[in-house]
This record gives sequence, C-alpha cells and structure tokens, in this order.
Amino acid sequence: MEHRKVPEHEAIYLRIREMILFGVLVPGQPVTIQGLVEVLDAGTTPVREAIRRLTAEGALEAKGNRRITVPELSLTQVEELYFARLSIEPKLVQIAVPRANEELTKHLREIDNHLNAAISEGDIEGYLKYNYRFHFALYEAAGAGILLALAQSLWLRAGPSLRGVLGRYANTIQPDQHDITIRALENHDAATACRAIEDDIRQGMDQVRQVLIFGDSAAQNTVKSVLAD
Amino acid sequence: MEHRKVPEHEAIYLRIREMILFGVLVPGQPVTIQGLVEVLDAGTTPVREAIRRLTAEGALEAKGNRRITVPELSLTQVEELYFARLSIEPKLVQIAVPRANEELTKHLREIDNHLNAAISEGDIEGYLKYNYRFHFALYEAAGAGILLALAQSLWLRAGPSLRGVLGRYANTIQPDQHDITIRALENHDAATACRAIEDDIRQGMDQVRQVLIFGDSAAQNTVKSVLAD
DNA sequence: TTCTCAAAAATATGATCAAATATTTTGAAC
DNA sequence: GTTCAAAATATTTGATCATATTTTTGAGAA
Repeated sequence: MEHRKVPEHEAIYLRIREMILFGVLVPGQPVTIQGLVEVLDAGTTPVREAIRRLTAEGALEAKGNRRITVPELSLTQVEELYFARLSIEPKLVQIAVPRANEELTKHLREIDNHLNAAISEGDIEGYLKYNYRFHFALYEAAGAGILLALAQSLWLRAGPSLRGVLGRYANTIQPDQHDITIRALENHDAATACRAIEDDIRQGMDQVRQVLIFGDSAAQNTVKSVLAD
Repeated sequence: MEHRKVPEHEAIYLRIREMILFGVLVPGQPVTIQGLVEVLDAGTTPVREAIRRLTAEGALEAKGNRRITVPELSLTQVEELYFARLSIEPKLVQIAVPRANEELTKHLREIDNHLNAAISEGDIEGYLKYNYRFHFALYEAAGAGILLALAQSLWLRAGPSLRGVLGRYANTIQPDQHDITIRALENHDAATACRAIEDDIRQGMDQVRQVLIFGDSAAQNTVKSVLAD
C-alpha cells in the first residue's frame, strides 16, 4: 500500500485553503501566523510556507507591513475576476466535454444531489463545498493542469466574497445550470455545456458585483428580477 | 530616508524568480533547497518560502518525491499557455490603452531601444529582460492587479521554454510588434494595440510549439515561412 | 499631537530528525 | 574469477522545531 506521507506544510496548506474557500476566514479578516499556529496546533515553519503559497495564489494578501489579510474585492477586481473566470472556466469545460464518460457524469450527478440537498436544508457551507466539487470535478476532467491551476486561483480569490453574498441570499441560488451541464456532457454538446457554466459564473459574480455597487440591499432584488425573466 | 527593509524571503524570491525568467535555471533542471541555500548564501527558511511561492505560481514544479524542478512543458501545456496568454494579456492592453499617457509611451520607447540594442548585439539575456520589462510596463499601466498576477504566472511558466528556443534562433526575433504597440497607444487605438500584442504572443509561442512538435530543426524554417508571408 | 518604549508578531538561524537517493558491499550463479 | 542484483550503508536533501533577532504596533508620557 502506497501511503505517501503528506508533509505538514502541505496538510496545513489544505486546511487553511478550505478555511478560506468555505467561509471560516472572511474578506478583510487579518490572518496572523501566530494565530494560525495556535488554532491549527502546528509549527511556525509549515504555517509560514502554507501562507506564502496561498498569498501567491491570491487567496491571501500581503499588506506592506508584514500584515496578511483575506482580500476584500474592489469593484474593479470583481470585474477582473468576472472576465478571467469567463475566459478560463468555459474553456476547461470545452476541453472536458469530449473526454467525459459515464463515470464522470454519474459522479457529477452525485455531487449535484448533495448540492440540492444542502440548498433545501439551507446549509450554506454544504452548498459551497458541493458547488466547488462540482465545478472542479468537471474541470479536472479536462486534463489541463495549467488552466486548472488558474481556475483554482480564481476561485480562491472569488470564494470568500461569493460566500458573503450567498450567506445572505441562499434562497436565490439557482442550481439549474448544473443539470443543464450534465445533460450537455451526456450529449457531447460542448457549446451548451460551456454556456451553462458561463451562466453559472455570471449568476454568482453578478451578485457579488451588485452588492459592491449598490450595497447589501440590492442583490436580492437583482436576482429576483433575473428570475422573473 | 524611509528605506523599508525588504524581508529576506522576498529578496530571495525575486532572485530565484529572475534566475527562472532569464535562463539561469533551465527546464528540467532539478532545484534543491540546499543547493539554493549555498548558491544564494541564505538561510533555509527564506529559500523554502520563496520556493513555495514560486511553486504556487507555476514557476517551479513539485514532484511527488519532495523533488523540485523547473517544469518542462508538454505540447498540451504549451497549448494551454497559448490560450491563456491570448485571453489575459490583450485584455490588459485593452484596459491600459485609455489610461496611457506620454510618460508611459516614453518609457516604453526607452525599453524598446534597449531591446533593439540587445538584439543587434546578440545579447539574449538582455533581450529577455527588456522584452519582459516592455510587456509588464504596459500591463501594469492597466491597473488591474489580478489580471496582472495571472500574466506574471503565465510568463513564469512560459519563460524558461521560450528562452530555450530564443537562445537558438535569436536572429529571427521580430520586435516590430512593439513599435506598432507604442504607436497604437499614442493614437489611443486599443484594437491595434491588442492585435500587436496578440501577434507578439503568437510569434513566441509558435516557436516553442514548433520545437516541441518537430524538434529543434523545425522552428527556424517555420519562422522564416511566417516572415515570407 | 509626537515621542518613547514595551509587548506582540514576524523573520531568520541553525540544529535535529526523517526520508530519499547514491554508493558500496555481499553473495549466489554461472 | 566474473557478473549481477539485492542488501546494507553512507550521503544528500527535505521537514520541522526551538530559539534568537528584528520589526511593527500601540499605549502612555511629554
């Protein structure tokens, strides 16, 4: 049995990463090395290395004065992410479609069921996790490591802010795009799959954008108006 | 005098980064922490942190067995970079054009002069450095930090392989696109500037691609045929 | 306010331990 | 006696930790 021992710095990296992706650490929150050392009961060196990695990925932000925080997105940064996600993620889907097999669609359906369950239970964290898993199970199928890494970085950047709005407007979540995506995969219909993922990205990013432009009160209405179309 | 001291790990990061970008470290080359500690005359912790950062950026590759190398690009990876660079970098130019002022174009012209001098002297390293500076002086003018970080990562990934081919075919370098770009900036002509950068990216990446497909002997001819168009 | 200084946090060093690779040794078969 | 491969050993490198040093912050005094 090949049980490769995962180095501490790798394990710590993954733990902090999840804390960022799934809402334990929120935008603007200061992150101290010492603090993480205590919370995670780890040594300073592994925590330090994990933080450097996450900073390089844009999941954390190194302020000038040796302070580190979870980034708060500005409006222009949201626009950048909007553009970048729409450039990279549909491409991953396009590559993945011809490589998709029944195993993949079955797996995606499983994840999507968990996702829907989480939504109906109002389980935000569950929603975030299964949504993440859905997208990256799909993206990984493309076998395109560089684009995948870019997508990972983009999710790490968008994740915390996305969580912020979803936490407030969980009821407006529209998982329909996932169904469409899976069906398109089964039909080897790349164009439809790409469009579904594009729409999925737009839905999420639009909410973040609306909150930034109009403040908290706006996102709800915006989403409702989209639903009414 | 406010001389904020740059932390060792930051300085080391920058040094290793340059070694990767400008050809001291070549694709496939194993990189050891201990080795860098000796070469750079540094402590293990700063080197370690710098390596984690560079690994996250794709400038280095962590093999399973705790080994680290400068990545060798596969053909599919080159295609990924091709696509990603063409997605991100022209967008940065598009954003930069309306923000460009005389100071910027003057600076770019300066860099471009150095670049041309380096080419006529057959100074590969100089070429690489000024080419890098040209692109990122332009990209930075966009004021789009996230897209800029993505572009940086893409250059770190493409750089070593690009150097490999340029080192062999320095005489085929076509810096014309830079002239076109600067003039387009002066005319606030975003479309032309974007197209020039696209062509610039294509020229470089095509050479890498050709070498990967047909081996060393092919790139020269391919470039010539492009010139003959 | 501005300055000083102590506490807290980040940074960096070097030592120690563990893991992986490289080298040598061993021993059986031919 | 030679060859080859497996075992044993040595060496290199990576991972982590404890500790010392430096930097920053922020409270309180001038």
